[in-house]
Amino acid sequence: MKKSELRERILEYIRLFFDERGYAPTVRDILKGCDISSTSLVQYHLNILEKEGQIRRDPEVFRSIQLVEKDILEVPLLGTIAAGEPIPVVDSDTWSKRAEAMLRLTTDVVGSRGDIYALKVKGTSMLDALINDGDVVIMEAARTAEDGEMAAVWLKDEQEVTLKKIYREPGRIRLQPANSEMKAIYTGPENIEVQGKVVAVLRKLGQ
Amino acid sequence: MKKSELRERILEYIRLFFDERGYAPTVRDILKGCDISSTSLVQYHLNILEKEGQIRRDPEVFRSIQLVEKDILEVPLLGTIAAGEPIPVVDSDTWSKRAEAMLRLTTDVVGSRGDIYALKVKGTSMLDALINDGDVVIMEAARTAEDGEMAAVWLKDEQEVTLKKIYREPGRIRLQPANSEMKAIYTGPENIEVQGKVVAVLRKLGQ
DNA sequence: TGTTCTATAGAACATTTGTTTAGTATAAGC
DNA sequence: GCTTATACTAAACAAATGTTCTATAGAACA
Repeated sequence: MKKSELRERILEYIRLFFDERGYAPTVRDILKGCDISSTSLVQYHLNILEKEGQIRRDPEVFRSIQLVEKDILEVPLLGTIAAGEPIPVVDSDTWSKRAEAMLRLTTDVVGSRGDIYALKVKGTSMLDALINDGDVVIMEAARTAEDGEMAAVWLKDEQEVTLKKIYREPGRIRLQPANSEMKAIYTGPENIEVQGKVVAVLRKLGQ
Repeated sequence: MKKSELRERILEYIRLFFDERGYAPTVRDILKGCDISSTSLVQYHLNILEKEGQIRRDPEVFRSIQLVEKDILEVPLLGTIAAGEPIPVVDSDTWSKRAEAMLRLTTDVVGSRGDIYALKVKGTSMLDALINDGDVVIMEAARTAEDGEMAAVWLKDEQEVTLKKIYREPGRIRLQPANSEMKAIYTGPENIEVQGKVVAVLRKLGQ
């Protein structure tokens, strides 16, 4: 994917045009906007941009240029999370089907990873993670977590989910609450099951 | 704004079309999509929808129909909030100028009110509001708050900001932490100054 | 009963706009 | 020096599409 000064300019122009007007520019808009003197030169570069995967177009459809950007993600709200219940199992089927609602969130909130879902917190059992009844946790599907990552951990003996930072220590696992004033919990590696990583916490107040 | 079954259908069709294809339908797309038999009937209803303020179009521009919806808001991150400092004063000048960054957030997160800004929390003084160091609070500019609303309150004597639910009681003000396990604070009405309402709390983990 | 408003149909018009074809200039590769 | 790839020009075609004009039918209204 070599860069060409003009091609970059065209891309930027499309972005600006869309931001300002809410719809895509035509070939001739780009021509004027970028001081190009031939429509076929615009086509030429648009074809390359399309091959590079930077834009998408529908043939013969006017103003159908789209920047290929994943800016808003539709995040399915898949259920609730509460101390006494494992969190819902997430597979590709559950994904769109069983969603109670779709949250539209920007990558500013969730970053740009895949397999994201949301759970509504039921009860106050997660106050030590600074998470309140009614908060929404944004999760990433995962069966493991790196040291220091905040994860939803199922404690087998206790039959409980908890949201904690996970640290592997010799012979045991340390589960550290987000609230630094609270004490860590220790348990055996065989007693835990990571059910997902916490990507973000969202609390909406009022209204 | 009377409703017409067909007009509602057209509006819904535009929404769906845009969702699926990423650009607006033409008059003739709507014609086919809504089983209408004349382009001028489509125009007729589009004109009404435009007068009603439901859509916007640029004359003679193909595929320029846009739904008038405020779906994404650009929320300025205006600074930090910490126990010992009043929160930044927000006026129309500060707004876009002094913004350290712009958060693009959906109305799913912030609702659809005006004068929204964001502050990054510094320190752990707001743990009792279940708000951690590094969290982002989304604020609505306000000098007053209704009973029960979560607000940023400046305590004059203590020279401190705190985020609490505010309740007026005879002769005093009750400031209730979000964490129901914590005790309320009481102070005189003359000792507090509401500096804004808390609209949402956002915690991003990892990455 | 005549008038006005809303909803609809059909057709024709004039642009706007994606696409194509043919060709030139320049630098790189061999 | 010949070939090839890249960057670009010019002109024209055909389709897609916004717009407009005329006309009809029923409901509401006075």
